[in-house]
Amino acid sequence: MTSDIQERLDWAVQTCSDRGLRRTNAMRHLLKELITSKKPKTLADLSESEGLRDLCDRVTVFRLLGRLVEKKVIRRLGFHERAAYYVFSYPDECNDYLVCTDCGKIEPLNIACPVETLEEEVMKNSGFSGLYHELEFYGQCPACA
Amino acid sequence: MTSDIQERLDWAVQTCSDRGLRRTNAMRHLLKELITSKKPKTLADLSESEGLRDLCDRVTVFRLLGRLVEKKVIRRLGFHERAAYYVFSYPDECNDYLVCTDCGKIEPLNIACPVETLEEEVMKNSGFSGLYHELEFYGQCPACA
DNA sequence: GTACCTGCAAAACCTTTGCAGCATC
DNA sequence: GATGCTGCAAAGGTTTTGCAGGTAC
Repeated sequence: MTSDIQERLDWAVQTCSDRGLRRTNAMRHLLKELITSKKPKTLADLSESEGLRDLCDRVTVFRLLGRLVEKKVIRRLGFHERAAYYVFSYPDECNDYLVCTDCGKIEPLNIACPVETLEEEVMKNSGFSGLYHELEFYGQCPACA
Repeated sequence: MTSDIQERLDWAVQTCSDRGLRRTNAMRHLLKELITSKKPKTLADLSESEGLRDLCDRVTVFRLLGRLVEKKVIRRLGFHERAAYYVFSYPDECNDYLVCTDCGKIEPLNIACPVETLEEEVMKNSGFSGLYHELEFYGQCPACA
């Protein structure tokens, strides 16, 4: 649904602006790239994507990613590859992944995440604030078996 | 309990040997270091630890870690730091962590992990085999707040 | 004796920073 | 006009590889 994408993009740009960032072209295109993508992307993926390749430098994308993570509009994932992965983070949406330990393929999981109730418990017991979680399953995919 | 550590060390060395690795001194000390440690450690942590510092080169530890991961005796964690973390992995033990997004402090979580039942379901639906999971909570620790 | 493991050195790779010029607010 | 953003260049740090020699089996 295009309208859904547009809605998310508008929300993201507005939120960034509210939190002190400038509305630049690079920002709009980077957010669009992430929102459109079904899978987490690396800095290399993003800076070489069609939408950004000729628009701005890789370092600009790098710094922009950092600002967007800081403003909690996107999320940085700690997968096992050497490069960091980034994914759009819509409020209260939980993204879990299934990763192949051989070929590195990443599949989003659409499951009822049982961790959310735990989050509150952990928050109470630990004193940590602003909690979110990251859940990944690793294994060998059928193609690699 | 020292006997518990010894038991794990024996299991680990034996398992490595069964899976084709040679019983080297570096292997024994690296495993001991990981088994004794309560927290995940980086390559730098390990190669500079008292047990390994004067025993072998950093590159040897690096290659050894790779072999141990491959033989499924230890596990590599994809935290958010630049360096990879490694942790001893005893069969059927699940290790979840609480990580501070500001200072990077890592705390092991001793909670009943609700994900284990999901693992089978994911395995069935996806066709992936040899599944395990990684669960981390991120937030701001009391000291950083 | 053979196959694997180790050390040293160096390459490869991704991330991060400095600084002068430009765009947004 | 002030502040933040961008590009280019270069540094920083971790991971990875080559090769000759040593070690476990």
